This record gives sequence, structure tokens and C-alpha cells, in this order.
Amino acid sequence: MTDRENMLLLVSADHAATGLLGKWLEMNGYRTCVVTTIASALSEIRQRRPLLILLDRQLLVTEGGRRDQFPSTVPIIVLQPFDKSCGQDECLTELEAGFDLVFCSPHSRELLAHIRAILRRHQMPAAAPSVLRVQGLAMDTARHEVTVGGTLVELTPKEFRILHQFLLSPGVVLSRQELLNRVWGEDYALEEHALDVHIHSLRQKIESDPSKPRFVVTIRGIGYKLQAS
Amino acid sequence: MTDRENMLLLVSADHAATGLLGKWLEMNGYRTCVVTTIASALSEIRQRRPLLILLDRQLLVTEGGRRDQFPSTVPIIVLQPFDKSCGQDECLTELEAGFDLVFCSPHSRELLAHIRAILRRHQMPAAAPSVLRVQGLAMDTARHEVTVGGTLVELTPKEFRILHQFLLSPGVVLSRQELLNRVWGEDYALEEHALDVHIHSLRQKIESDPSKPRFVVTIRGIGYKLQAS
DNA sequence: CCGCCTGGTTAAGACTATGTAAACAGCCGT
DNA sequence: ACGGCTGTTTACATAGTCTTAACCAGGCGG
Repeated sequence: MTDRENMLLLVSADHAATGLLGKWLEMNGYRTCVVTTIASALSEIRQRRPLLILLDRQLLVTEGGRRDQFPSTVPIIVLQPFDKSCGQDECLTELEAGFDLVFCSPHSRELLAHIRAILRRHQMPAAAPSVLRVQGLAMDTARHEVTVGGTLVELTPKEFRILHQFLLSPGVVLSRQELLNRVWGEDYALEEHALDVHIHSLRQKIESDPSKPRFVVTIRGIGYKLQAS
Repeated sequence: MTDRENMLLLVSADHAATGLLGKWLEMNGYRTCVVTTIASALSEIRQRRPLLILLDRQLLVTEGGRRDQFPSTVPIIVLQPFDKSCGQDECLTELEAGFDLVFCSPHSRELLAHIRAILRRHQMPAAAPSVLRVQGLAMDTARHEVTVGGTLVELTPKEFRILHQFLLSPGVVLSRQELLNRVWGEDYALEEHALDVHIHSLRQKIESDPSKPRFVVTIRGIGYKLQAS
């Protein structure tokens, strides 16, 4: 078998939507390729062997596409614009026709999670770069690597887990107690101050000026948050 | 590997819900099996090898279950009762934790369609190339040979299987448990430390300086990974 | 302006995970 | 049955990580 190009194929005639979505996906470590008709999609699939196809439902309807036109080995997610009505029955039809998912939510993070879930299950080589990003900070959970501005930083297990929690809800203030619960577990008696120490060493590693943190900022009297913007 | 029992495992403490759902699934050709705790689910999984697991989110929360308690080869759909609120973030957390779908709709036909979609995709055999490479390391699965920088190295069966797992997903961290499951089988009581010993002897054979491994690197507190770049 | 409270910083000891070696056990072919 | 090869367990060594505790700095209210 030829090498897969580790790419997602976007099939939609809606330029605005594909532009945004493509950007978002590339920010999250996927290479993308956009085509606007089913015919061109089919030829692209033969040549480039995408990992997964994101197919606009609009196109499916107007061009009368069917699942069995596409290779059955490539997973396909059907995208339904969230502003259009999405009747239960219609979604069902597509699922039953052999598509892997009908996605009708405006939340792109959710779409990303679904893409990852499907690729993960399908065991595709180097498929799911499960990367969380904020500014120049990136965490690849699968590889267990963290980079700041492209350079790798080595974190201890606790530091990694703490930063992971921040990245799961960027911009949201997490109280000390909340963090302790999430990282150490609900029932764990621990000097609350231990967290501060870990935050400190985390800052030493990811902040350019640890005394003026840009990422992990203190909210006095509450806890910490990861600066999102 | 023993024959699968072609069965869906329902994990929920809500008898009313599981009764109805079980009936519905059996009407649609699936054999089902109901358990009410995660612990009993785990033993049932080992014995009966279900095709797919339907897991009540309630139970996941109250018993503090995590995805990696379950064998990664079995797809899991998390069920969220439709009357309870299902925040976007919560669903996301589960998807990102490795579950295949979070289902929060009251329509059982839709659930059925999702089950079919996931099983359909899951049962597709993934085509595997016979030579796997990373840097100077090459494994020919057909010939059952491993070479480092062109020179043949002799591995024992266990060492070969361990290295094979690494090469199937280069760069991604495999937890000890994950490796044990993949190499020894899902249900095998084994001192976790046995793996370390095999890793040690594997390193002796494939690393130029076994004390500073370039290929099989340790991720403290998690497991090991094969350095991809 | 002083003192308290919150968080920052540092270092030392305790602890845990992993590495390493060696003994033991099982299998297989001779 | 014997001997060698694998795999597993045990024991000990070591390096890395976590936690505790003590001290320091700065903001805020009195």
C-alpha cells in the first residue's frame, strides 16, 4: 500500500465555511485539502488517500451523492450546517447509509474530538495528533510532549497533568481545590501549598519571564488560569 | 484469540432504562448483557468479549471510571440520559478521553444507527504494510526480521511483539497497561514489572548506548514510546 | 504606615518509578 | 532426562520526582 498523506479532505461548495474549518484543523495539526464537488473529491481520494473525509450535506443532496461512490475504507463525516434544520430522520438516513457520523453542531472543538475519536478507532498510522494549543504553547497528549514556541520542554508528570488541566479549559479560572481534585483525585489530603510549588516549577519551564507569567496567571484569592488570548 | 460472543454490554444502574434499551436492541438483532457496576463490567468484558459497550455516564461519574480501565480495542459509547443537562464541555471531555461517542438523545433508532456505524467501521480490517521503519530501525513483519542500521538483530518472540506494537504507532506513548494488553492479551494477570525487564533486554539489542536510549524512551509515570523523529 | 494574609521561592528529605542483575521456572528439542 | 533458551519473579540500586517546611515579598485593610 502507498503511504497515506495524513490529510483530511474537505468537500464543500461553501468557501467561507471551508476556509474557517480548514484553518482550525491545520491549527490542530491536520493537513487539509479542499474540493468543491463530489467528482473532484473522488479523484482526489484516489490520488491522495485522505485519512478522513468531511462532506457537506448540502453537496450530498444537490449532487445526489451516495455513500458507495466513496471507498468504504475511508471514514466520512457528513457536515450539516448548524443553522439549517437537521431532522432526526435525515441524520438517521445518512448514518444508515454507511456514513460514520452526521455532525450538526456549531462547535468546532466538538468536531475535532469526533475526528480524533474516529481516527483513533480506525488505528490510522500517526493519525490523531491530539494537540492542545494556546498561543505559542502546544501540548501533544499522545506523544506526551509540550512545546513553547516550537522548542520542546521537559515536564515532570505532575507538571504535565496540571498544564493539561489548564489546556482543557483555557481562559477559565481553576480554583486550587478544583485543580487538586482534578490532578491528585477527589479524595486526597494534601497540603494546598504543594500546588503552588508545582505551578512555580511549571512556570520556570514554560514562561520566558517566570516572574511575569504570560500563560499561567494568578487570580489572587481564587486560583490560577491559563491566559487564553 | 477466542471467538467473540457477538454481544453488546450494557453498563448502567438504571434498571428501567436498561430493560427498555436491552429489549430494543434485541428486537434489532443484538444479543445484550446488562451489568450495574464498572467492576462487574470489567470481568464480563474479559469473559464474554462484547463487540461494543454502552456505558451510563452516571456510573462513570459516581464510580470515577476512566477510559483506560477498559480494553482499548472495544468501542465504548457513553450514554447521557436525555433529561439531564449535557454541557458541551462534558461531552468533549469524554470524547477526548478516548470514548467513541457521547450519546445524549432520547431516540433509540439514532443510537442503533450509531452502534451500527461504529461496528461497521471497527470490523473493517486495517491494511498493514509488511515493513515498518523508524530512522535506522526496520521491521519486516512478513520475514519476522529486525534490522538496526542494516544489520540484523535477533529478538525473542516477546521482544519482537513489544517492538512491533511500538512501530505500529511510532511516537505515541503507550502506557504499561496498554502494552501488556496488546502483547500479552486483555486478560492476563502479570507483574507489571515484567515489561520493564523485556524493555531492558530489547534496549540491549537495538540501542547503540542502552543507558541513553534513542529509540525506546521512558515516559516517567506513564510508559514508553518509540522516538519517531 | 504597619501588620496580616496570600502567594512565591528555595532547599532538603521522603518516596516512588524505573533500571539492572540474578535466580528461578517452564518449554522444547535432543 | 538433560541443557539451553525464554519468560517471569525477586531483590536491590539509583535517579528522578513530590512534599514538606521554612522563609521571603508584596498587596491590602486597618
